[in-house]
Amino acid sequence: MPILRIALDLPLFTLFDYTVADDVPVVVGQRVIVPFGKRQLLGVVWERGAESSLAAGRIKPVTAVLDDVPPLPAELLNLLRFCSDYYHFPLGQTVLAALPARLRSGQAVVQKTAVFYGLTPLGAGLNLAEFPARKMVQRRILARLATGGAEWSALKKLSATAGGQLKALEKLGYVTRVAGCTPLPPSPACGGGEQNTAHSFASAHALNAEQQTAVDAVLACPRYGCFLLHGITGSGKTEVYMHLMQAALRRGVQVLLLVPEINLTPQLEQYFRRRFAEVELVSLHSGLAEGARAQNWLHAQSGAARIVLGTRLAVFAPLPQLGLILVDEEHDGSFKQQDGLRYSARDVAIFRANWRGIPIVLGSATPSLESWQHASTGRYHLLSLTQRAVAHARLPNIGCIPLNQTPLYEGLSPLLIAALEQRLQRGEQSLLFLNRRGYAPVLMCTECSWVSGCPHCAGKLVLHQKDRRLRCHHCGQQQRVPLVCPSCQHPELRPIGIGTQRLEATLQARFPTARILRVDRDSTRNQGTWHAMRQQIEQGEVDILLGTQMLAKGHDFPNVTLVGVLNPDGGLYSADFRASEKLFAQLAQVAGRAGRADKAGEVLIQTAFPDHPLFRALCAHDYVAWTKVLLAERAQAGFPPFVHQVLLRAEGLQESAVYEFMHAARTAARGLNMSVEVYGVIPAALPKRANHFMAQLLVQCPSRKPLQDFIRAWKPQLDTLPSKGLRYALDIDPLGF
DNA sequence: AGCACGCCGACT
DNA sequence: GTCGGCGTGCTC
Repeated sequence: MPILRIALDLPLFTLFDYTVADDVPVVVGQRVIVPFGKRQLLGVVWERGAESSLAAGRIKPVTAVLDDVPPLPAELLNLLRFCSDYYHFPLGQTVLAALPARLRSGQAVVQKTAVFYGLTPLGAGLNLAEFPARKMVQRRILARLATGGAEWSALKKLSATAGGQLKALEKLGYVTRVAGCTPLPPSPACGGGEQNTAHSFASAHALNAEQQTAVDAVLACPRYGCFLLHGITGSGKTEVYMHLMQAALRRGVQVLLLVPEINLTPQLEQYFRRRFAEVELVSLHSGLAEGARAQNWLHAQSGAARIVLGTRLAVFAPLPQLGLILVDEEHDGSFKQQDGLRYSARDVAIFRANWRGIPIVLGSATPSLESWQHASTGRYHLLSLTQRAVAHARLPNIGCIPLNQTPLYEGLSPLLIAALEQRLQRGEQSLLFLNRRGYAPVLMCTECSWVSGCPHCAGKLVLHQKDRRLRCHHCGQQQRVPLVCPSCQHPELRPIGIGTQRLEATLQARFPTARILRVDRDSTRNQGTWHAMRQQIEQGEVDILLGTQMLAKGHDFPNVTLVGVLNPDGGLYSADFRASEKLFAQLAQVAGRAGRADKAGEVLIQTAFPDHPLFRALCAHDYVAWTKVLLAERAQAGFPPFVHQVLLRAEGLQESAVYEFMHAARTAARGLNMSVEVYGVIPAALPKRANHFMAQLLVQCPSRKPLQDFIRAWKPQLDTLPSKGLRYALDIDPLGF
């Protein structure tokens, strides 16, 4: 009887052997149900063999072989094995984590095929202007289909009665069902201008010379190649993606587009859908309902979906005809998973492209230092977009307002207040960026030194004035604001520092007639609120917008002509060596929100360090100068990208147990006497969170290979150390500290 | 991870 | 005398 080696969702690095009857057709990559102890588990067939090293009597037969969906393709299994090895995470857990939850449960999955509609020649010949005006829904459907084929799910959104009306149009012979996965006819080599065929993907915009050069460079690459597309905000990176995607679709290959957080940018999906209306596009992200996620995943696997747009988890989508990968905002930290399989979707994508022999494009206005370094050593190909592609758009004027020279009014400098006033008079919008939600970050007694510390964390309780509560942003702990100091009973407690709520109140008091909107996690808690707010902003119903980084990511507010940045200095001299890199990217991004329409934008940054190289570079729009500063710093300190790192993290209820474990781990690491640098055990950035103490230990090495060898020797030792009451994990290429 | 077995404290 | 604490150990 054949032996199947199964990957199971267990924290173990071993595969488990099972027998299967000779006549049961089962292949590698197929899902199976197997008995495991008392339970029945779902696993994935990893290998098929004739014998096992185990005594025959101990091997159980598989319970069931699932064939509701096709087996996982070899390429995906290979990618998962790489991830398991590289991130030192159990294979079975890696494999199962990559599947949509539906496929992880034994419940059968029914695969639905997308139903596509398109115009018949008769329908295409219709003159919509002459179409009866009263048949609103039919008109809308026809207008939509005139821009290309569309999926039923998209059409039904046009109206509640779209179903019936579509049937009516079908009966009239104007509309017909079309196959969803029509491969596009190959077109003659690009470069000779756009063709206006039936498949010309509506509205292909003309490219400027730089964009064209970038597109040509990628198209000229027939094998693996990693391209770093560095383009300032508004330089038209998206347009480059569009052209590359178009060319890829013409070649009949699938495209994977990874974005940081799709939930924050739903309009991006609409944009791509509209532009590539002829082909099936699916999205993959955690915001999807499980059913939809599984369906989209299966459409990717079947090849029906030609474009997959998704967040980091989409890097594990099965894509049999994958021919191009795009990673937008490649510097963004959300590509790194921070628990479980701690992978970097950007890095996994690069590995995948390499393995598959296809080009990959990493796009950013502020590339990560790692990618930039690779581009300068020639490992990646640098493609630069230096001009604003959008007609008559100008770069914003960025300037610093030095603090400690002028008195502040509740955190606002007179200059910033004057600038706000001016926009109000001109009827233009302003945006204030303050990366701190709540009213004040801490409450303090004016008499003794009591501050509102969280009883469960190392952090402070944040004052939320509206509901008169103190909240911990780390563990969720909340309590009423005390009336007197809990320590000395003094009645005066003072809010220290400024959060978005306080800023909102200040602005309201200072500009009583202005329409002010606060955007942060608290104000957008309810489903759809953020969407409604965006519409308010777009329709000019808001004068002053203020909020946290939610405002910085991906949204364009064309009428904003002033961006004020309130408290950025924390990122300048942080314990995390990547904080200033992140700050620059963040500020460049908010700055890009200003003046994207034909109005010039102004960015004012309130800082106590106006001469800091970060601000100098930012004001000069000089990312390259900034990277030089950073690279010099990192080289000097011996930090990435000049070394590779692994971080051991441990946490537990008992502080002493955590540190004993970590010190033992450190001793073991030193004892291995390998050519890696082992640092000391230090508390995590937040040393205590929800009553758990957290510590970490950094190990680094200039090259990957010795570091991986070290981990392979170290990991088994860690597993033998006493670790009762604590959890630990290895983080390869860690981001946050 | 579960879920066993396995030895020591307070209960009908 | 038993119920149950969670400390090791195994699961193909």
